[in-house]
Amino acid sequence: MASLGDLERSVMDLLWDSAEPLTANDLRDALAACGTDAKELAVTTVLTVLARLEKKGLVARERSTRPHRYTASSSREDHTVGLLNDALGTAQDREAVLARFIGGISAEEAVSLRAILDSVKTV
Amino acid sequence: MASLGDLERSVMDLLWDSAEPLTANDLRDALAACGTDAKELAVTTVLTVLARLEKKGLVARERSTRPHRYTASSSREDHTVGLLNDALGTAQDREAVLARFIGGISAEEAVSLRAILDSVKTV
DNA sequence: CCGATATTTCTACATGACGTAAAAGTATCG
DNA sequence: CGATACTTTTACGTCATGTAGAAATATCGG
Repeated sequence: MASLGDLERSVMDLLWDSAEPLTANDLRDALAACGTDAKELAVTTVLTVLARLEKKGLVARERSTRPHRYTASSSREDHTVGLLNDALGTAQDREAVLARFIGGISAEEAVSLRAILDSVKTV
Repeated sequence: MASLGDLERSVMDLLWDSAEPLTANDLRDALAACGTDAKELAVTTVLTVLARLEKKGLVARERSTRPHRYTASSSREDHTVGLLNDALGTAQDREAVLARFIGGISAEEAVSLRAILDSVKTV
């Protein structure tokens, strides 16, 4: 899978958080506003990044409307799960890794994890 | 954390699988042998990669012995756990991700996961 | 239908990571 | 001490990414 650069990441975050599709200008404005970055990017820069994200299959674009509108093609969670599986894919003994991973999570999360496992089992 | 290139990855795999520290020559030979690569790398190439891995904190080198000897500074599992946490770190709602992730693992793994969780809880 | 304006595509460049290795420097052994 | 082994330095090509100007294209008001 493709890991994201900083700007790509910011754009994806905005797209993931938006219910509506966004235009390049929307994104440029949002990028300027968010964080303490305050750096006004050129729209072409945003468009370049969007094109790359589209090529990576992470965003879909509506070419029908004139200012093209972009949406994330999968949810943030799905993307993160993909990353998790990528990381795990390189491991031979998944169980050892999972054991160590779970050893490091908080007690609360352990509880909810257990709940999740229960529901999976029921199915 | 630092993700690894292909050669870096191969070198780490060899170091992780070796009980003994390895020299650059050991690694070059092992790389030539392993897989269907069959490409004889220059020792300097291996040394460069080792230096980079050392800078990344992934390998430690014994400078006392004359052919320096290299070891992985952490286990493969720890490294993978690090990757998992990196991936999860970018997620706001860890639980949603974990839920979806667990939904995708095999039934067997779900069972062993449950066992792991139990042992964690006991502690 | 035309020109001004908005939008997109093309092209370009800098930087950094990575694979790759020759050249040069340094230690070691006989 | 000289040959040999090993390490460090330097270097180059490629690819991903941030960044954006130039050029092409569409759209809107008149």
